[in-house]
Amino acid sequence: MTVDGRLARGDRTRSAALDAAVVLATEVGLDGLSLARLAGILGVSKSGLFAHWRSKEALQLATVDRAVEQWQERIVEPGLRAPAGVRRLWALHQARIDFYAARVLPGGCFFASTDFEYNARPGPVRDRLAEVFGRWTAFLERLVRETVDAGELPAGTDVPLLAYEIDALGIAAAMRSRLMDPDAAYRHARQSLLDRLRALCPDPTLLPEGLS
Amino acid sequence: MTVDGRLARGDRTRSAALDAAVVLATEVGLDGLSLARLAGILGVSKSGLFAHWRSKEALQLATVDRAVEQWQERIVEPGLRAPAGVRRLWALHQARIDFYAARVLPGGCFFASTDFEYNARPGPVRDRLAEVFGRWTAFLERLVRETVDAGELPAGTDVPLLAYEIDALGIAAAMRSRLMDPDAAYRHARQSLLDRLRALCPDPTLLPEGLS
DNA sequence: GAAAACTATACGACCGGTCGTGCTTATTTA
DNA sequence: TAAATAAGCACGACCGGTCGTATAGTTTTC
Repeated sequence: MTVDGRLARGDRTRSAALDAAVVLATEVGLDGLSLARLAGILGVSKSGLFAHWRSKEALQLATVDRAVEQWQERIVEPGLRAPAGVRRLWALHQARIDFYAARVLPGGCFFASTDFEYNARPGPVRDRLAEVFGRWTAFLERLVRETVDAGELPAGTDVPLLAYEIDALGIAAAMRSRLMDPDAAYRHARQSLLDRLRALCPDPTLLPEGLS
Repeated sequence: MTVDGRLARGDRTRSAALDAAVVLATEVGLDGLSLARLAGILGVSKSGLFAHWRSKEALQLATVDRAVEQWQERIVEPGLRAPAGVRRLWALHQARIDFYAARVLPGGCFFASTDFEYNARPGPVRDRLAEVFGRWTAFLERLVRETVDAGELPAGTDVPLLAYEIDALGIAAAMRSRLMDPDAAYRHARQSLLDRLRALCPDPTLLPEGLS
């Protein structure tokens, strides 16, 4: 975190500041993120933050990138450890819900919150978010397509549509888990995709039997 | 609206102010909603707004209520005009997507934006949003249950789960329609529910043939 | 003319951002 | 090796601006 009360040189402490920024931004929004408050949390002066990121916007962009890294570590990589195909799709969805359930971020999901926040605000931050979101959906579609090509899903499957459905279930889980019963939200998000995949997948042994 | 002329004039201003507040809040968030900016848009003084709602929080709550009225008019009522059952579920979903597609609100969906915004902020505004959201999901579940009871969906249907899926498709459509290709988002949201309902509904004549 | 609706003005708090200063550290110099 | 110097970093103080809010005064309406 800080060294001798200073923000300190080196990428390590810098990324610690970004970790805190991700948490704070998920809570109060990327725009509501106050440099003064972030500095207070880190035990560092506001000017110190300005020394590293010359503007608030630069800090916001860096925060988005850090959130992408976390998403990569906690969701994409665990998903990719599963064998390709429906099991990988399922593992990815599972990892995403597990990440929400772990309550690493107080507001649920960094990207869901900020994407909605910047829906109608043109600018560099929105562009970055849109790019990240585009990469995410492209990734999802690629996984679905690979699954179809591997014969684990019917050949006529509408790939973008299924990718859309998978993402929609995740988004809804992030929202409902904070506003209503979290366990029900996670259970529904899981069960819904499981039903969908089981209905499509010709090989029933590739997916778990059922959920409690 | 009262019979009294003086109050009538006040109510008009009041209602127009809330309409503008809904638009503005969808754009910049319920928290980012500034009294000064709202006053500027309406061509009135900031103190005038403050005279009507004695605090910003009161204005925020009134804005939420106004957004609920709009939702009722534009989505719930059109949905209820369809005959009960799967056709009503479909009409409701359709009306929701049409509302998004009409771009009445610049940021997509008032409730999706604000719900995420207040995910991690306890207080009266969050409580109101949670209550509204609870009523909405209860309404959805009631429609689904009625459909099951009417025999248009299988008796064993998981009612909360299907309601969750319907709402998830709408939420995702609201988000994607701003960050990515809107038409694709709407098409996916429609097609997905159509597929789902057709797979469940034993009577194929109750739903449209297909979508372009 | 009284009451209601509206406005002008001001206040303190906080915002993002800048600036000059002192401290820490690394490099140079003798 | 020790002193001197140069450079980089973090700090407190401060700037103009905007926020929500309060109060006093003005216009409108009956």
